[in-house]
Amino acid sequence: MTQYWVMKTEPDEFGIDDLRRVEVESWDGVRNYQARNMMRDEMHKGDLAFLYHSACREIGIAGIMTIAREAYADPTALDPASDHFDPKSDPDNPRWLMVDVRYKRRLKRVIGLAELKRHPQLKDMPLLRKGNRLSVSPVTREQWDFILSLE
DNA sequence: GCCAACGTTGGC
DNA sequence: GCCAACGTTGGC
Repeated sequence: MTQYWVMKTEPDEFGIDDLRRVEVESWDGVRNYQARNMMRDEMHKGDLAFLYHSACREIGIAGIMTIAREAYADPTALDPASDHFDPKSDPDNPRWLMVDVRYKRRLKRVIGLAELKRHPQLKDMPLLRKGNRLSVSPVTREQWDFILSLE
């Protein structure tokens, strides 16, 4: 059964247009245990995910991608030259994981955060909770379909 | 740039 | 195991 997700990214670093160009990208740099556990335990190949642009001019859901590979060790955690280096990660027992995502399509327009917040149908989305910091969070089938209906 | 909200760390 | 201090995220 397909599951649905939303994954945050800062488009100044890597956004929907970058993903379109490379087609497949490893989603490295997740350094939050809750997000890691969801990727490790619940995310499966073939799942669908919204790509959400944060910390930018046009905040909101910008596109759709598919999970192309299930969770595996994130090498940037072991690379001292990486911004995401974690000195406490053990090469023999990697603490941080990543998945691969594949570009599916851009939305016809970016569905903005303010607009998403206006709809009571979406009020339970973890993404929209005040102070939410999860870079990966689940979306229900109903929420997924509703958001697409706004497009 | 500000600041609220949250996760993590570490002393006890 | 508690909790204060700190660092980070992310909207505004």
